[in-house]
Amino acid sequence: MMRERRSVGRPRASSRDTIEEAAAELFLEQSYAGTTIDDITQRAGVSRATYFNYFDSKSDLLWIDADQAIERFSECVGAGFKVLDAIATVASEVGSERVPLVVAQSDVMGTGDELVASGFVRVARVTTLIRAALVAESSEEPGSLSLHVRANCLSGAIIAAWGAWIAGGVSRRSLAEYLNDALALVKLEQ
Amino acid sequence: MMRERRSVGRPRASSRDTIEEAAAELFLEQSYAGTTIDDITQRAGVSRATYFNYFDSKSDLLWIDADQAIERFSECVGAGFKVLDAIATVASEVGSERVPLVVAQSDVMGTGDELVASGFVRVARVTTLIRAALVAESSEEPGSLSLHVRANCLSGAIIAAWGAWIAGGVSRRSLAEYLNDALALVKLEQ
DNA sequence: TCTATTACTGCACTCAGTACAACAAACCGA
DNA sequence: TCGGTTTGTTGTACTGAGTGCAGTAATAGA
Repeated sequence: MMRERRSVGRPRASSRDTIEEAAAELFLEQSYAGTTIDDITQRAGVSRATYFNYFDSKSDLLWIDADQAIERFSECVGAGFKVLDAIATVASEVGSERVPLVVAQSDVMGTGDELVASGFVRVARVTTLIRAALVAESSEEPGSLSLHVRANCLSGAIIAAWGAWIAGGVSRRSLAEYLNDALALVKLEQ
Repeated sequence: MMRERRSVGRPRASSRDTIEEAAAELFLEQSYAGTTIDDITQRAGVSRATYFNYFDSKSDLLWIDADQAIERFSECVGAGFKVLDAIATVASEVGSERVPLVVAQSDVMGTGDELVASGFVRVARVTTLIRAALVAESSEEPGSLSLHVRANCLSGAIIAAWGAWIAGGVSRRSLAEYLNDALALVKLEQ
């Protein structure tokens, strides 16, 4: 990802947005796999080095929206929210205005290994956050098996809900609704 | 992965084993990240092209043992085993003779993104298999949310058990024991 | 105007992964 | 024994992601 700034030094150009837009266009025209980072930076009118100033990898572009949500989730957890509250909060803030790039591309590419793999990096982050929240709110031992199982089930439910939300077309029902259904299936307490 | 052979044509040299051994040695000496495919093939006395004849990627080497287990799991599911039976069967066959490479390396590398990502490719495969088995054994709709949630919880439990097994040192308790504990926490039926 | 700080660029490099043509070793049927 | 077929192995050339770094540009503040 790579965010935040300081108010000293040369101010940023609009590079980040320009890059995102160029990428979105090109992914539509040529698909993710068919687009190189050079293509993107060229269209954005920016150097390749600048790309890596803003993103850590090519696949980061697919997950911009998800990463924002995760960032938000992280803040909630850090602020002491209970897991289910944090999930509900973030979900309520996720709109359906924009189709995440990863979705458009999974249609085109299928679920190839690269896409799947880059997705798990996010899953892993979420799961880690859930564990932290569970430890804070319950009497779960930090390294215990049951903590891991519970956290994995929760993130499993989130993934399932997210997948269903995507599969159904993001504007049919809200993510929050899918999450309600999914989390109800996971008997958390006992 | 890439396996199986036919009895026609030039017979295989012992390339595969040689490569695995060379890799195991080098990973110990220089770590996974510090070892290139060239290093490996050079020590194995084999060409680079041959490497990709046997493995699809560098990270495949880390997951040799896991991939074998998944292959077995796939067979069980294909043979009509119920999910829990398939899991139990595979688990009972997993020995603790050898420390999987991915474990040794996660000590050294921490859980870097590459390792995490390559791991999820496996998780995704397992989850897909679980879904297939659930569809076959229950009255679950192929694309339903509850199917996905249940499958994700099960694979979440498996991952947790696997992680605990690794973390505790593979020879302290058997994988099957950890799996029992983990799966008990997932109230599958309702 | 000088300085510190940050944004941006250019360039050279490493390495994973792909593609493909050529060669080697086995088997088979004639 | 001789081609022909099949499959394993090699060499080579290529693409493209990601890294490292030195150098330059633009700003704020002293």
